Amino acid sequence: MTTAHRQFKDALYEQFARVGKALAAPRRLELLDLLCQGPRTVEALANEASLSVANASQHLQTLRAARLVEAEKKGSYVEYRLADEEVCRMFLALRGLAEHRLAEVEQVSRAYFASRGAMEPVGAEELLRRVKAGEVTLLDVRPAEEYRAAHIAGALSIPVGELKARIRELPADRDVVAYCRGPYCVMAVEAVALLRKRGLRAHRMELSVAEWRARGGRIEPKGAAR
Amino acid sequence: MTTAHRQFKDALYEQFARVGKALAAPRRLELLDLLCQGPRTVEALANEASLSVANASQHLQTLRAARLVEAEKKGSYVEYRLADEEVCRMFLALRGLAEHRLAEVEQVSRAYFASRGAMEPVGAEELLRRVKAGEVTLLDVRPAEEYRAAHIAGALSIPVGELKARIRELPADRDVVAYCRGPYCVMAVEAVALLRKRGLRAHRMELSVAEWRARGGRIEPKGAAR
DNA sequence: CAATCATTCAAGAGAATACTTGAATGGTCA
DNA sequence: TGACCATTCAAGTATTCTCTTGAATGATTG
Repeated sequence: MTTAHRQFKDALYEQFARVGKALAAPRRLELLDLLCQGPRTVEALANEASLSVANASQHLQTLRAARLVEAEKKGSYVEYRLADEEVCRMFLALRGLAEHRLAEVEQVSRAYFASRGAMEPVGAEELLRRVKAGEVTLLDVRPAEEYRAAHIAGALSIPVGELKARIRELPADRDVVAYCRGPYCVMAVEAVALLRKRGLRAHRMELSVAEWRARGGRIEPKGAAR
Repeated sequence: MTTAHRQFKDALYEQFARVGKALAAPRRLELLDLLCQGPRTVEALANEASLSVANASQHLQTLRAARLVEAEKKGSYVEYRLADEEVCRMFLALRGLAEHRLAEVEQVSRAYFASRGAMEPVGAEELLRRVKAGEVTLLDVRPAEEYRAAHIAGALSIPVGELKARIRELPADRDVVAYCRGPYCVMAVEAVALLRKRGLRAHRMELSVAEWRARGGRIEPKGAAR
């Protein structure tokens, strides 16, 4: 009986560890992070994460074996997506724990953002209030495809690469708040730098769509699964 | 610059993966689960998890390297504890994700509990309501030490091993609800079986102290860190 | 001061993992 | 039908993990 008990526990924790193992590789975490922005093909994921296609495919299959992602054939592509929005929350929780417990995370990101001349995002709470009150123009600077998959309700879409050309679409008399994929993404940093150079009052919001949603914010389209 | 960006991402996800790697071994998850019940010495952890002391020590150091646990010298023992209650929540989230996504978890646990003659815990919501309303005697059947570290507010402590001898301490006219370390722990199952054999109306509650707390329930002592 | 005890360290065997390369699969589109 | 394309498979290598064993550490206790 005591033996049966041990076998039971071993079997149980082994199952739990399947999820843990899936989260144990940096590359897979990067893939999950990307998938939090929306579904993607293998090739797209491989490019964004600087992986060989074969390697990306392998990691994706690992994630699929742990049931964290699902694959669906779409034309001649295979589209991967998170199996569940809980997976995105788990990623955010893990990231949060790392941020909270590992001083190295802040060192690394501080060094990088400083080198890119990013200002500290001051007054995050105040910023959030103004966004929620609709006092500012909220700008989504991610690729259009990600905007289409899900974006913060009321946000305007101008991918950072097109911003220079489309800057006139922004009302000149209102402050702009730009967001992208979250605190470690530089797209909004670049966007803000550009907008300021053009004389606009611009700020960066560090939240991703998923984080916004996790805090009870509205997103569009309403049914977006993540 | 694109190279700097890649280096930044690599460094970042590598840090995140430190946490993931710590969660990737079944044994370590078992240790974390135990530590969710309260601080423990290396030897105690090794015994409970059926590990050699050296192996347990090694895993604990891995966990410590990821800053998930902390060690403190206590007399001639070393006491390990969770570094943060967030760690416990992370464990519960991971377990929840596994339960939710991996059918194997339910299969394994159903088989084991069935073999032990455990009844399905029916009416969990109703049970919870009655516990919260104080309509039942709430019984903590874990070892006294764990009760001391933290327990649900108002619970009585009778470790399952002492239950037979101390059964008279329970009011005979009220239902008893027993809990232990959570849904996969059998102590409450055994306690309920014993109590029923003695003619008491007894039920099992599947929540652990940490889960109770996570749902906004009160615990004692108030300052308990987990 | 020596003995004891809990814990950690060190080294080694075996298993699992990550990435690469090149071929195979199984669609789609001309 | 045949060429092409995205993806997966298979095999090989280098690396990293896990667990064991036996010794070392370092504090407490008689």
